[in-house]
Order: sequence, then structure tokens, then C-alpha cells
Amino acid sequence: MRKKDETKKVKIQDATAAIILKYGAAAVSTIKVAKKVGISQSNVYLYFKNKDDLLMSVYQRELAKIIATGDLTRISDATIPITERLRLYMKSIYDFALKNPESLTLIEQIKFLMGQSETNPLADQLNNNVVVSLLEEAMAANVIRSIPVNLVMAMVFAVVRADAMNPQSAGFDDFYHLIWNGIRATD
Amino acid sequence: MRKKDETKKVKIQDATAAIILKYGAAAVSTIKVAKKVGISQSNVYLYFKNKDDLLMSVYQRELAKIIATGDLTRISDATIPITERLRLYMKSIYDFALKNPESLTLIEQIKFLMGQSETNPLADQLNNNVVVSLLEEAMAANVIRSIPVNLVMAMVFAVVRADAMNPQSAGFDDFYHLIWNGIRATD
DNA sequence: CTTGACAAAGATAGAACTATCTTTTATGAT
DNA sequence: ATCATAAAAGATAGTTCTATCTTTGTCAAG
Repeated sequence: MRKKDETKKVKIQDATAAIILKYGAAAVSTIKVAKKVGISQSNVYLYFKNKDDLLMSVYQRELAKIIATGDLTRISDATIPITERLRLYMKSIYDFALKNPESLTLIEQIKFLMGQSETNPLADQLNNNVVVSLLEEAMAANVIRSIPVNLVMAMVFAVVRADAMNPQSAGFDDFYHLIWNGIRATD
Repeated sequence: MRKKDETKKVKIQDATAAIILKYGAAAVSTIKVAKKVGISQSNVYLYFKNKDDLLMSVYQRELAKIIATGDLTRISDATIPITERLRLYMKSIYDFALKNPESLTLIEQIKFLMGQSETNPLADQLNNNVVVSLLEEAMAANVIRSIPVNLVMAMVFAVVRADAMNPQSAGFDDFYHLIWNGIRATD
């Protein structure tokens, strides 16, 4: 029996990502992807159920990168002071964004095309469990002011993203100051 | 001679906007728009040069709403203290977003579909002249910290948008606090 | 060296769409 | 009432695309 070339699946994903980055997610078609890889169009369906499946796989791949980067364990480590954990959270997001700005673009684009797109691209990953409870804990302890969590998230991501896209980034300290002074509890 | 029904142009724009809000900008087609209005597809081309022209007109229409809302004159009125003008700017953006959340969605969607989409939807209008110089003036006067202007804009818009989309808004005071304490110069 | 299995390419049905061209219909002016 | 004009509808050429089905090619096991 003949074996399937697993590197080809990756090549297809890469081509898809390249098209999205250059022309936007709406421009993706199996024809263009296949042409870019140098295979026939029907061949794409050997590796992906359909176009949505392909897009979702690219989406998941970028998400996995994000998760692999940050050390989520420390964020929920109760032995670390909460202010320090908040800082850790922001640092890990900031570092990732600066290192992988295309990841954010890809996630944003795909989410925009496929879904009701929520507010921001990273919502899924760091959000849903760890970060929300971190923020809620900080509010309960009166370390940060009581604001809807999604406002804080939106703020963090927007600033990170803007900075990552800038030709020269402002640096983590400015970023941190911007966020922290906005959310910290005033005494 | 038979006269053109100008209300029909508006109806076409309305139908387009409705489709965008419900299914996203990528879902817009002259067929669907015409069906929604109850006219023939070719009829759309009597009022708009092509599909892009239609989308751009919807985009411009929403932009005009925003401009019509805020009183931009006061923002550049040098007799008003700069901190007060910064507050006015944020208030006008906040009020508009709360009153017209769909406007933001429409602009975001259309911009996303048509262009390289920059960072945020409102960039064009309040931005380009008045607001940028307001922020730069505030930085020069050391009223706010020296940060890239687009970071501040991104932050403002992201928070405003998130709040406007929330079922219950946090209110202007919380919004203002969040932004102001982030950007103000520390003494 | 043959053959089964599966990858790869080819071909194609069918849908959705854009933009233009043609025909019909309605209306305001004479 | 007639007629010119332009709106409205209809028809259509041509493109792009998805997803499936068919054919061809290739590799590995026996």
C-alpha cells in the first residue's frame, strides 16, 4: 500500500496561511491553494474534508502555537502573588504577539470569515478558563477595579496587537503601564 | 421622462447593511441584495456602478453618521483645557458607539472585506486629523504619557466597542477611568 | 513480477455570482 | 393621445469556485 505524504498536509496549510496573510481569508479557494502547493485541486480533499475543515485546521494550528508558548501553569499558581501573576499573563501575551504577529492575523482573519467573530481573536485560548478566573480573583481581592472581564481582555489584546503591528514596538514596560494603571484599584 | 426613485438607492443600501449585520460582509451579493429589496438583480447596477461601489457607499454612510454626531469643533478649541478636550473626545466616541453599535460593525466588516483593514474601524474619521493632533498636543504638554498614538486609539476603540457590544454597558465613567489612568502622565 | 491499494491527476456537474446587453413597461412632456 | 425616455425586468455570457467521480500512476507486499 502506498503511504500518504504527511508533509503535504502541512504544505497545504502553509499555502493557505500565506494566501490569508497576503489577500485575506475571503480570498482562499481550493484552486488557489492547490496551485500554490503545486498539486491538483481535488488533491486538497484527500487531506481535508472540505474548505472549512482546512481553514479550521490552520486556525487550530495557530492557536496551538499560542498555548504552547505561555506557561499557563504559573498564572494559576496560588503561591505567586496575584499582581505578579497578572504581570506574567500580560508578559506572555506580549511576548507571543511580538514574536508571532502573523499568528494573530491568521486567527483574526479566519475567525472573522467563519463566525460571528466575537470581539477579538485570542478570546478562545488564554481566555476561557485561566485568565478569566485570574481577573475575577483579582477583582474579588480588590487588586484591580471591578470592570467587565471582556473589557479588560479587549483592551489587552487591542493594545498588544497594535503594538505588534507597529514598525517599532513600544516595549513591554509601556504596554504594562498602560494596562495596569487603567485597571488597578485606586486607593 | 421618467425619474429615478431616490428612496430605492437607500433601500438597496439598507438591504446591504442588513445582510452584512446578519451574515457578514463576505455574504453580500447583488443577487441577495436585490431579492431582499424586491427588485431585479440588474437593477442594482442602475444605482451603483458595481458591488464595491455599493459597499463603499454603505461604508461612507456610516462614517458620515459618526462625523455628524461628535462636535469636532470643540475638540480642537484651544480655549478649552486639554484634559477636558480629551474627555470630550472620549465621551463623543463612547456615546456614539453605545447609540450605534451596528455602525461600528458595518464599518469593521466592510473595511475588513475590502482592504488591508488596518487596525480598527473608526481610524479614518476622528483619527486622521483632529484626534491625532489632540493626542500629540497632550503628549507635548506632558498631560499624557508619550506612547505611540495608534496604541491609544486602538485601546480606546477596542474598549468602546467591547462595551457597546456587551448586554449591559459599564458606563462612561468606568470607561473613562480605564483609559485615562492608563495614559495620564504620572507625577 | 504481479497485483492490490491508494495517492494523484483529470474531468465534470452544478451552484453562485458579476456585469452587460436586450426587451418591456411606466411616466412625464408635448 | 402619443411619444420619447429612462427605469425595471429579463436574459445571458463568462468567471470562479466546491465537491465528487473517474482514470491514471506508483509503490510495496507477497
